[in-house]
Amino acid sequence: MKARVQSRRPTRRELQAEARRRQLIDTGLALFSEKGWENTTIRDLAKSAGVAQGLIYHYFESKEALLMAVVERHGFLPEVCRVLGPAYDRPASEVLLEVAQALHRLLREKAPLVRIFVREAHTGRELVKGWNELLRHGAKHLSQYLAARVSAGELRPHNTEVSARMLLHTVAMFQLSGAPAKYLPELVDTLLNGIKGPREAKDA
Amino acid sequence: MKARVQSRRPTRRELQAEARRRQLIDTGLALFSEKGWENTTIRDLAKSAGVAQGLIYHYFESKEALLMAVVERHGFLPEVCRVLGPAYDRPASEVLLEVAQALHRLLREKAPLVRIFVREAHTGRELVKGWNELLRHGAKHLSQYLAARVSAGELRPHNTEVSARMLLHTVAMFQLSGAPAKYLPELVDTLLNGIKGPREAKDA
Amino acid sequence: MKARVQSRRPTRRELQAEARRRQLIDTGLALFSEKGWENTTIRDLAKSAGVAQGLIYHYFESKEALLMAVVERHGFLPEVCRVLGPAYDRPASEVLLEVAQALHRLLREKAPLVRIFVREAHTGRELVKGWNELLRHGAKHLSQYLAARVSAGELRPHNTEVSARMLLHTVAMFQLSGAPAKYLPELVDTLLNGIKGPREAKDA
Amino acid sequence: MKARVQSRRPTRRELQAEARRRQLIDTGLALFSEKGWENTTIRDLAKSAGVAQGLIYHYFESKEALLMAVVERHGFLPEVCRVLGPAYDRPASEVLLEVAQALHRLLREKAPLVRIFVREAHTGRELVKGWNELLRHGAKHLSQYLAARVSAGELRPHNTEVSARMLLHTVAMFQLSGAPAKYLPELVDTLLNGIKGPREAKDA
DNA sequence: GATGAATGAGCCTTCATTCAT
DNA sequence: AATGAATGAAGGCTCATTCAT
Repeated sequence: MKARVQSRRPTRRELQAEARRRQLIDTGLALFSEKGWENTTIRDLAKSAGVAQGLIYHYFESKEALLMAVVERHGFLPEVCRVLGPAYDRPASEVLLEVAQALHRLLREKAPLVRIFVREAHTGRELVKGWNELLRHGAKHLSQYLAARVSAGELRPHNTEVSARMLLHTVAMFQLSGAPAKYLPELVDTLLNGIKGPREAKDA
Repeated sequence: MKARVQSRRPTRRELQAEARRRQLIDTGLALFSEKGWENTTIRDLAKSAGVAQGLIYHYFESKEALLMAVVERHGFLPEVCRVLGPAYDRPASEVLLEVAQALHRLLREKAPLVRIFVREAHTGRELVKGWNELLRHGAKHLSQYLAARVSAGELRPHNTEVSARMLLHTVAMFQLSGAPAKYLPELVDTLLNGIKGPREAKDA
Repeated sequence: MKARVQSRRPTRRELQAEARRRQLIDTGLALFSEKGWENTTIRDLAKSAGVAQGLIYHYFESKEALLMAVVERHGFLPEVCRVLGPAYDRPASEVLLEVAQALHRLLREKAPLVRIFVREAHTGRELVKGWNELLRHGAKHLSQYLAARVSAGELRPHNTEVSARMLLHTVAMFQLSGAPAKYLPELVDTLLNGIKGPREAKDA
Repeated sequence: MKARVQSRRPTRRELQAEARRRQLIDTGLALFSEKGWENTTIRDLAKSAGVAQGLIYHYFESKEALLMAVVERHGFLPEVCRVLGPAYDRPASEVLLEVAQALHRLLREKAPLVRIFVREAHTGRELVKGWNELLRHGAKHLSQYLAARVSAGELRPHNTEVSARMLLHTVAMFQLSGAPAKYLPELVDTLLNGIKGPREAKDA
């Protein structure tokens, strides 16, 4: 704590403590993601980390606090915003695939935390707020970008919230169901061009 | 059980037993959906049903068996198949909106069971198989219909699995996030026509 | 429960359950009195009663609820009131010794509960209210009786609250410190006659 | 320690250590008196004293040892003896009120330690011996003084142990129940003169 | 068919104490 | 002298499940 406020060089013990803290958080991430938070016992955590049960309470106030610490350290809302907040003057035909692929990759990298979020999404725990925030931000950012491209004349006028959700939800479900990334170009193509045949498309 | 196999007239006792069984299943549906299966105790169930705890074990082997019975009775895979397996010779421009709306309505009607599925989807329990089955069947049926419409020349050739999933997942997420049905036409329209502007659409 | 509301004959099981409840309360009385409530574990109680730990929670909501049940069943406020509310027209020279002896005997009989009260008196628990009530009632009753005897001319005018407390506290402390009952007559005699020598007593 | 035995000039370090020791004892007195010994954790003590938990074990063998140290430093048996061992040749009519008032004041000043004694009096700990010692000494001293006054002819012959306890216990309970000092003269008056009316008193 | 008393394993958390630094 | 990380043994309580009635 002090070490961060005053820019004093941290002692070896402080470093060790911080390492232990990280270790416990990572153990939490692994076990929570594997078995769910509710099905992970303090015993599991302690055994898996190779420490006594009591030590966990030296670093975290409760089992729930550990969960929050896991989310805080491994959270990825900033990355989601970066991924979904693309340059507004680049064409959607380029950007959307990049967005889809970046999101797909991000979700895969953060798969353990995503699993935790999905599992705990219903518990009404504080944690859920961050998750919903994340979902709403993502949809909003992409939707605004699409609206900008409509204004720029690249895209036809339409409800961009709907199209944004089509992309996000489908990518997310692809990831959750383990579908490979190779379908992403087809997904973006379908979103851009629709599925109607050429004759009908011209008529519309 | 016997009463249904052999078409013998069921005794009054058998009728009462069947009614009890149904009552317990419905109580299970309500409580599991409200608080989650893991957070529902046998005591809760018994109290809510107005019976003794022991009686539940007279009708079901375990708490998990009750969950399976709930899923079995209130499952809706047939309905999903019916909804998603439309007449192959009707045009997608008519059918897809019907499908989207029917699915939206079905998910709303079956909301309690859906909630259970979503919550328990991760537990690796037997139950999950049914859920995945349902998802796969749904996507497959719709995908095959779309392929038929491609063959019929109504839709352009494309990966119909992807487009089928775009529809299903987006409708499902709409339902889960509480979005109203009024967006469904725009969803279908976007899927059919894409979001590109007319000039680019012609270029493509 | 029903058995008490409707005057139906209780079944054997109900009787057994009531017996078990009493047994647990008596076990609680014994252990709480011996080691104190805080130092008595659920394990102790269960082992001493020869039942599983969980059973205690079948009969009582919590360890504290068991304590309250003990107090409720073995409480003795009514008896205290009876002992300390003597016939107002009998002379103090007879009554006070009877009161002292009755109180001494009562405290000895109820020694286990008294010990519990004394130990828990400081915890600010709900329980304490009953105890204080008891003390206040006792002092008040006796004080009023003494005032009546002053009016009757038997006792000289004085602060009867003080003299009531002198009797009660001294008897109580005698009991707590294990002093035998044989000192009680001397106690009452001293209270009635004071300790001044005859000459000074006449001067006063 | 050495510093006190050998009258060598204590080093700065020794002085600091002694100060620390006193600080910890005073912290112990405050917390033990406020929340009780059993409900005070080492963590509480360390936090309240602004030191690390481990340091407490540098100065005291155990939590119980700290309690004993508190009692040792803040004990007041000598003062009690002084208060209760009055000049044997002064009349009780003067002395007893002084004794009652001095005891009342002493108990109020030492209230924190008294609270500790009262709370821990039942635990069968070593500590209790000191407490009982104190009680016995007090009663004995006062009793002997009263006996001397009997011999001197000021007081009538009676069991002076009983009258001594009447005074002590009542004063103590007055203090514990928060009664104000203004009742003390009436208490002493009642003890000296009894509560019988003049006619009966003469008859006796 | 129905009851609810009884079980026993397990959960989260607390805390006095030790010890390497 | 001082720190605080680490331990390990309980402690109160919950709950799915069994079984005698």
